[in-house]
Amino acid sequence: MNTKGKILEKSLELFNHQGVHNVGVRDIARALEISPGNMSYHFPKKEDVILALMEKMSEGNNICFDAYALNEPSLQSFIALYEGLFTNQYAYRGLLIGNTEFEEVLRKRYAYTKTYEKRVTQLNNILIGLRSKGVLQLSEPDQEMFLSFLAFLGRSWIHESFIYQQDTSAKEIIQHYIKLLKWQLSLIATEKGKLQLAQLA
Amino acid sequence: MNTKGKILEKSLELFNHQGVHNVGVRDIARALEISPGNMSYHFPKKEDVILALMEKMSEGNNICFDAYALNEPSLQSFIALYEGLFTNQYAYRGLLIGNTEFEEVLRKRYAYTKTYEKRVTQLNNILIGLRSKGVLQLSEPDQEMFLSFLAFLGRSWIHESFIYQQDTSAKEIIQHYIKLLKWQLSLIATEKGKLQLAQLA
DNA sequence: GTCTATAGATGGATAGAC
DNA sequence: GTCTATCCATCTATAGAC
Repeated sequence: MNTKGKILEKSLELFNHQGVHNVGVRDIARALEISPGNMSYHFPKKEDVILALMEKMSEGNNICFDAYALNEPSLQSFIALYEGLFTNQYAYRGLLIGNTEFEEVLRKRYAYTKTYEKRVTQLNNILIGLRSKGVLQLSEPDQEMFLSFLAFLGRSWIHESFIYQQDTSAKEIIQHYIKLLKWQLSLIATEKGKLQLAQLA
Repeated sequence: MNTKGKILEKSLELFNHQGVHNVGVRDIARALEISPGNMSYHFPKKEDVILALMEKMSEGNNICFDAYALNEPSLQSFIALYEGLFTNQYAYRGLLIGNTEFEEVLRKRYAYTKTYEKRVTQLNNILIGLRSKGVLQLSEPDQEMFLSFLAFLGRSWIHESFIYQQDTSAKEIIQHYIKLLKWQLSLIATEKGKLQLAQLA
């Protein structure tokens, strides 16, 4: 792997374990046994590292959505989608947590709002698909509320897990939120949908 | 007001508007037209300011729970409880957002886990009360899941609102999450409970 | 209690040699 | 591309006068 790739890999590792604000350019350089100056050659600013990682995460999310689109809509594949998304987000958890420091930068240089709107649209279409398959029963306003819930869950679970479940394994953490999602689905599932959920357990 | 009180007040104001990590001891001193040295006299470390504010917030939450306990359990007063809690949390939003920097300190000096466990117990009792009033229909596992949802909502809504709804007014933000909570309640309410919810709108 | 002045540490970023 | 050396800004915290 080239130096640029190594920097990204090691940075993420350190960010995840110590938090973005506790990891300086020096720390990354030391961990890779390269010089701080060399870091700056590849990434002139620290925010450039963060930005590159954010984009990698976003690509990972894209892959999950693309994989979902290949199957027939079902609650099983919907849950699988979220397991994929959560696993990917967890891999970048360091960025998603202590990012208030770089929030302004991200707002300027990373298409925050645009990405978010894209995701909401994707999710909305997915819900329409699930309804047309007869596994979810949602009125229009219900669908809007469920979308709010999904948006909230997708953005915030990593925060909660970080603060309140630090000693729990990744797998357990992810399963906790998957369980919450399944429960939510069970409240709005049709009989056919409930059958699909039962097959998951 | 004494200097100590003024420092707390102004600190919170600045934290809320600029984020904890963007507000230095100097900034607070300048805003109050006192010296940085004087700041250190009242609060030897920056974390002492944060800790004092966290405790004030916690007291505010206590007041909300105490007020709830005075009434007969109902979904109306449950919603009122959450409106109170959200309003209080919003007033301290700066602390609840960019706190990864002081997270370790808080973990040591502020009874994070203890406070959290206390809240969960309180909420659990509240749910039992609502069930006994016949407004919620929840099996045991359902109650556990709903408790997970409430815990998640209570801790994470402020994060989401900060990142994704920066240009929205406090009132609108709070109402968004109250709406989400109402919808959740409607999914698990009895007929009697649904009547109570209908009276709210 | 409040001030001024400054210590002391850290971290991002650059200059210039190799 | 990579290094060493260093600049410069920033921030917390302290010392000591008033």
